[in-house]
Parts: sequence; C-alpha cells; structure tokens
Amino acid sequence: MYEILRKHIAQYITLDDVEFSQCTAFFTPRKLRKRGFLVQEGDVCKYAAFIHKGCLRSYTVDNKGDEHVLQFAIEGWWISDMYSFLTGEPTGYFIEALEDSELLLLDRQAYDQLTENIPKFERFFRLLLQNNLIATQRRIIAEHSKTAVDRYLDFLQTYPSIVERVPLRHIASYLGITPEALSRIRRELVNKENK
Amino acid sequence: MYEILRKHIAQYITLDDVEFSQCTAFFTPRKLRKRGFLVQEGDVCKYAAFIHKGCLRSYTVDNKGDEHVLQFAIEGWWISDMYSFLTGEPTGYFIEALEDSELLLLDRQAYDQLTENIPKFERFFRLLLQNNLIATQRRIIAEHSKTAVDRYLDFLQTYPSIVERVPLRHIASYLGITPEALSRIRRELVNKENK
DNA sequence: CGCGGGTTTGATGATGCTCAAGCCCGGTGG
DNA sequence: CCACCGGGCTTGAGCATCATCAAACCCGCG
Repeated sequence: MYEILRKHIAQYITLDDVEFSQCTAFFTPRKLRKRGFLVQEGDVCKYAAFIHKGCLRSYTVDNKGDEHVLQFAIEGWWISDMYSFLTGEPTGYFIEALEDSELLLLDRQAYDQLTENIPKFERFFRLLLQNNLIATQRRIIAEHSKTAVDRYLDFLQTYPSIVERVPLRHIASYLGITPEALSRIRRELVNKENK
Repeated sequence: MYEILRKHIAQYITLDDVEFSQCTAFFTPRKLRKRGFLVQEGDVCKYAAFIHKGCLRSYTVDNKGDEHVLQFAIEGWWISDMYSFLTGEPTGYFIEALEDSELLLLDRQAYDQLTENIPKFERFFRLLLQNNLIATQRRIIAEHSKTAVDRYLDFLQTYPSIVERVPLRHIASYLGITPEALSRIRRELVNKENK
C-alpha cells in the first residue's frame, strides 16, 4: 500500500524503516470514484492528498462559468490547495478525480505532527513547494514566450503519461486555449507528420 | 539599517531582540547601481536578496532575444532564483536593478546556518515560498481567464507602488503583452474616463 | 438503435502581434 | 542656452492567432 509513497519520499529525503512506518501512521487512505471531488470551491481544503493510484485535476471556474485547469496529478504526485490547507481559508478550487483513485490523505493536524516528529519532513515539504513553484514559474514564462503549438509539444514531452489519460479539453484548458484550438493544432501536427 | 527587514520578518514569525540580532549577522549588505545585475543567465545564483531600498526585476531572454519579466521587487521584498540558489545549478534568469538599490544578501551557507540556528526561519522561508507559489498560480489562472485590460487593471490595484517606478515596457512584459498593446490599452482607458 | 459527451470542422470576428514611423522629453555637447 | 540625439512611448496598417458559435461527427453505452 505504501510502496509508491516510500519511493516518492526517498527522492527527497532518506528515511529508515522505523521513521517510514512512523510516518505512514499519519496518512488516511481514501478512495474516490471517477467524477468525485476531494474539495469544491468554498470548502476548506482539509487535506494534502498523495495519489497512490488514479488521476485528478484541480481547476477554477471563472465568472463566465469557464473552467481553468491548474494542475493534473497521477500516481506518485500530490494534489491539494496548499493555500487553503495551510491557512484554513476556503478554497477557490475544485479537485476532481478523473479516474477511480486511491489517495493517502494528510490532514492539517497530521501534517503538523509529522513535521514535528520527523523534522526531515519540514525539508521534504519545502522541497515539494519549491519544485512546484519552479514549475509554475516556468509555465508562465512558457506561456509568454512560446506558441500554443510549442506548449502542446512540450506538454507531450513532459507529461506523456497524462496525455494518455485525460480528455483533450482538459489539456486545452491547462494550456490556456479552447478545445477547438487544440483540435486544430493536433490536426496540423499529423498533417506535417504525413509529408 | 535593519528596520525594514525586521518588520518584514515580523509579518510571518515572532523574534525576540536577541534572535533578531543573531539573524542580522547572516546578512551581507550590498549596493547595486541602476542597471547593475545581481545575477545573469548562466551564473549560479549565490544569494537570496532582501531589498532594503530600490527596485529590481527578474527576467529571462528567449531564443528570439525577447525578454520576459517574471517578477518585480521593491523595499521589503525578496528576489532571487530559488532554484539556482538552492540547487547550485546555473540560473536561466537575469536579476537587474531598475533603480540604485541597497540589498541584504543571504548566501547559501548563511541560509543553512540561519535555518539551523533559529528553526523558526525554516517556517519563515516556507511561508515565503508558499505565498510566492500561491501568487504565481493565481497569475496563471488570471492569464487564462482575464483579458489583457483586466490584468492591467488588476496590476494597478495590486502593485500601485510598482507602476509608478517601472517603465511601461517591463509591465507589458510581465503581463505577457507587447509595449504597443499596453499603450493602446492605456489609451482606451483614459478615453473611457473622459466620457 | 438511439442518445449524449467529447471531439472535430467551418465560418467569422476579436484580440494582440509585427513592422515602420512619429512623437515626446530629458540629457549632452557645442 | 539651444540644437541635437536617443530611448521610450505612441500611433497606424496589415496580419496571425486564437476565440466564438453552430453544426457535424464519432463512439461507447444504456
């Protein structure tokens, strides 16, 4: 049950067996069906969720009713609204399962105790935040410097395992374009291939 | 010399006088003239810089030679490439003074010692990262859900003190539009005002 | 078989980019 | 003190990209 979590953590900090089994005690397993929500706009996001199996997305809905995907996450990733989770303010995001999923949840109390009992986890979560920030900054620069075609190609390169699993319209939303535009981009790409 | 830093830190953690004077020992003051660089692309970003006075920007240059502003920072803010600073990898950014500026620099060793000697600072830097991530995520959503006009108006609201100090073309770059487009947006806005 | 969600296609229009030129203003040197 | 220069901002015309809206298509599922 915890192998994936263990491998994930090992990428950032080294834990012995005792520490790891201590740490697992803080997580609560939870299943989420396809189209189920971990949180919805207005909720307080009570959990940071590690994905053991499945696929989720976080997104906002603007005042025109259009969705904007912030993040995808699959096995071995985390998903949450860190802001709401850490401040207790209501979230502006929806976090939805795109497949039947199995999560390992960490609530705020567990998070505090975990970082207190095993201080290495303070570092661990800082590294997660840091990597997330770096990726998010790169995304902004990419959106300013690259065309939609190139951003789609980058996405294919960077997240091949996600492309296979999520509907195109969500990818379009992530890239900041309409489904129609993504459709046309894909058409052009196969056209070029066949020349 | 350290009042601004003290106020800034007090927003996130509480330090007594002893702790604060301990902490100041880790900082190195440095002046930077207008148009001077703290780091340039290819350098390792050796410092996290707290701005005591002045104004800086970080930006990348893409392969067409176009600049893309990632961040502005004025008194009471930090600027750095956290990625390069924390990993030791060369940075892809330029960090340039837009005015004569006075900085308080923290190098990697000082950073490590500071977080070790005064563990509250671990929390402090995590909060900084976290706030930065939240703001950066909002920026992506805003770029997907709002027009350039609205993003400019938001910028005026959110960073009035920066608008006064920074050339318009840098603001255009931050917003992801050309200087010409920003110029036209501003023209339309004053037209509307006068009706 | 027919329904419905997701994707594609087409036509049209808005938004912002590119390139080129002009304007404004502050700084410099005669 | 003034003429000139240059950088930054503005303006204009034409164009590319992508959004919008509406309709068709495709395919899995009841």
